[in-house]
Amino acid sequence: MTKNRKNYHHGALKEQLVEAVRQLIETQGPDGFTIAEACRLAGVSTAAPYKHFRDREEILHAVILAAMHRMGAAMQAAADAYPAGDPERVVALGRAYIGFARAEPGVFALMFGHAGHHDEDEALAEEGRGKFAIVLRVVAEHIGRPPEDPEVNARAYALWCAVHGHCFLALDGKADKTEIMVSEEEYLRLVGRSYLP
Amino acid sequence: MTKNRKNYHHGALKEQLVEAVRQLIETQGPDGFTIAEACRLAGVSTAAPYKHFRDREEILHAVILAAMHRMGAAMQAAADAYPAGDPERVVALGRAYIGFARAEPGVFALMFGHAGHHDEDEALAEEGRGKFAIVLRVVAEHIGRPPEDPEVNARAYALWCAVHGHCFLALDGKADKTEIMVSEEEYLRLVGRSYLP
DNA sequence: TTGCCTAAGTTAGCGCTGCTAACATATGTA
DNA sequence: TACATATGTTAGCAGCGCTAACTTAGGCAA
Repeated sequence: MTKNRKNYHHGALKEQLVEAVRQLIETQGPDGFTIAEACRLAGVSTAAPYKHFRDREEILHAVILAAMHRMGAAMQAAADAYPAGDPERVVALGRAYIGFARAEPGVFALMFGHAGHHDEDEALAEEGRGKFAIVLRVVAEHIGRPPEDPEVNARAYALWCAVHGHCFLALDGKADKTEIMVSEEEYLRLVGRSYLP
Repeated sequence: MTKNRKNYHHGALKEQLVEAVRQLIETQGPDGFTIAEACRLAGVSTAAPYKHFRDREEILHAVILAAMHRMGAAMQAAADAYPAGDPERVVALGRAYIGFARAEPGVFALMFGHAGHHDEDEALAEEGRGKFAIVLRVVAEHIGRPPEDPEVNARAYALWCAVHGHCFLALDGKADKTEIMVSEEEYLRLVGRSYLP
């Protein structure tokens, strides 16, 4: 059963395990997966992961860190697609954030769902700060003030909260099934208009 | 070990199990608890819960539903504490929401952290609609329009998102440890000012 | 080339979990 | 008072995370 591969050594088990866990999280939900199942997907015994990771928590950590990276790249790409000052730029940034949440709802929930969990880990905290720095820069260039300005800080944070909150409610189906909202596009523009006059 | 109680029958096991699970979620986190541990807390065998609940999922469901109830009551109380039209009213509503998230971060994460999970359950969906109805009413009375007005709907949703998003970022420590934000009170007023001019 | 050191797999097994089946006891009602 | 039912028990199963001890393959020095 576990001998679908010809080599005794797997070769890229670490990366493949992270990917298997990511897939399982998306299909089974953030809690409905086991690393034993991921082992079966990767075609190794259930003891193999412990040559690469300390425990289950460390595997999850790797999954989350990789997801943070992808999300940050998507946000950066969205910001780069528009010139500084273009009002469409902040909307695109929000779309990228929401787009990631929709594309990978499982890991998104994992990234932000477990309260007080990231600040203890420096790598994750750094990744989070990097993402906020993107928002800060876009807002700063939009209203023509330095990123260190408290006003920029406050508005960038408000923007983040607005988009982040919408993601959770949207993923919960609260914005889809009930007719609470009109349209996501309209929402993003309302938010932009409200915080960046 | 399991004989700390004198009666063979426990009497109020169902309620006590829900409470035990709630406590464990708060102390161990949303994932770090087991129903076996809750049984030990309640002083019964690990098979006892299944006379009252179908499975673990149904226990969690009961915990979440009860939490939704408490949260709704807190929001209603906040809304009732100020007269219609008072600008302080919407700030108080936000404070109540955030207050619950801070008081019970574990169950709060559980309530909203697991994407696409509530809309399948009618009781939870109804509870969620009730909470949004409170926000709708407060916003409607604030800007002097009927609750059915799409404008009221859009602003109420935006308010919810802003507060909800802040809760998650605040619980993650992103708003506390880094100096991203100035103050929660200021944030609430900025949000109110932006959406309810 | 040979021979070892180490990285990266394996199997076996421990304790714990969620859950079920079968049995025991208390409670309410006829 | 008898008994049906609700609510507890113990025993036990399969699956999980994780460890220990063993095995295999690859890389490097002599």
